[in-house]
Amino acid sequence: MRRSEIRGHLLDTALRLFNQHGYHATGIDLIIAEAGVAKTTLYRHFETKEELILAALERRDEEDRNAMRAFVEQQARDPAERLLATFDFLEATVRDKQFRGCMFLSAAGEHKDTVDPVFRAALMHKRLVLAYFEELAHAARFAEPKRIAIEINLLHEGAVAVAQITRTAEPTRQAKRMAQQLLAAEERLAPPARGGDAEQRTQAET
Amino acid sequence: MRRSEIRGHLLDTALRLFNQHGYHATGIDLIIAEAGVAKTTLYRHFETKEELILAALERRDEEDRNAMRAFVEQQARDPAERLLATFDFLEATVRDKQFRGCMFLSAAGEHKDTVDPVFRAALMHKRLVLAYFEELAHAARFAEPKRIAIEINLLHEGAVAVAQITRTAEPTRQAKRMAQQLLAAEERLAPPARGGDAEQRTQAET
DNA sequence: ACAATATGTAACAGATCGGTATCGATACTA
DNA sequence: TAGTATCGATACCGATCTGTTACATATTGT
Repeated sequence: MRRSEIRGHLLDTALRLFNQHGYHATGIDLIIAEAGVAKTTLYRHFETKEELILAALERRDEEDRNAMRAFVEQQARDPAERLLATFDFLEATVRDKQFRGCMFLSAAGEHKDTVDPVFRAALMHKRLVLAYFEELAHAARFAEPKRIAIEINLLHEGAVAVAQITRTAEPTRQAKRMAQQLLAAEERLAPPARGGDAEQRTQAET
Repeated sequence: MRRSEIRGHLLDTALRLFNQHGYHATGIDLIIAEAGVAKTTLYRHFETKEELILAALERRDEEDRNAMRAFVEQQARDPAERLLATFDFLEATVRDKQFRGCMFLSAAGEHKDTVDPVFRAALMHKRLVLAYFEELAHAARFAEPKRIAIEINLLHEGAVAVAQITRTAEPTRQAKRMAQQLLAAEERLAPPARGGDAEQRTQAET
């Protein structure tokens, strides 16, 4: 294996094991065994286990949000429809056989102290996801994009939490229906003056 | 300390520490030190740590559901209002300074294998809570009590998950507002024929 | 009061934890 | 091709993990 690939391979392996067994239950020895790497090598890339966890979460944070953006933007053009499409993305991730719950919520659950760097990494991820929802809600011209984003986020967290226990994808569809119903009753600002690009105006019936 | 109280005291201590640090991160030595009890004593009451966890979750399950029932039934008489009052109970638990997330979701997050007894204990708790919601939804004469219960449950899980990260009680109020809005649009069956006891009929306008 | 039972103390066991040191082999670079 | 940095393998470290053993002491039911 080329030197430049080792770090990424270690992160991928660690992420898989953290997802499968949790953070405390996954020992360094297991990670290096699964990665096929010597312990010295791991500790040349990461000073401590905590640093490995943080790097892994950082990687996962970017992967997740990029994947959601890509999925959602390819799924719909209208921002309001994109807000709903985030639930389809959620359904896809939950359907994965390897799904065992949100890695960030689990990380926060195993590092409950709010000053713990792992907790803060999880918090940061959730903030960024919320910011994306708010960006979509703003683009969809909802009168209160912040509140809409918080509501969508709450439905996401609920769906994932229930899915973690039931191990079915149904909660994500349920959450989408609830989001549809809630958004349909929401006030929207007037569409902007017709600009240069012809923007599709598929507005939800109220 | 009297012999008959030791088991309960151990469970309380273990629950407090599990909530504070998590399950894997809480060692037996810490539990016995905090409980002021010898290690031999603990192992005469519980054969393994897993058995201690299971007994602790069982205790907490009953405590939680009894507390919710008591709170909700004292808070409102109308079943529909009681469904909403469950969010007030949630808010009270989240406001507790010791709140660090749902112990059952955390337990499932640290024991992700669906055949793990700890996971199954968490699953059982969630099923019983859902059954209570369904009981209330049925009493409130909603046309689809099962679906209503699932929706309420999803809002609960979302609120607790967000509260675990943000460490604020706001998500529980948000979830209650969402529940109010969703329930207001729901079909209700006709009230039953006037029976013996005068039942209050505070029906939500549709 | 007596006998049975449960307790505290403390040492111990074997395994595993995160992390380090040594060293020979291998790969990249000048 | 010589030098340098990283690799894998392995042994090791002290700490901590769950769980056990032995024995003296306290509490309990009869």
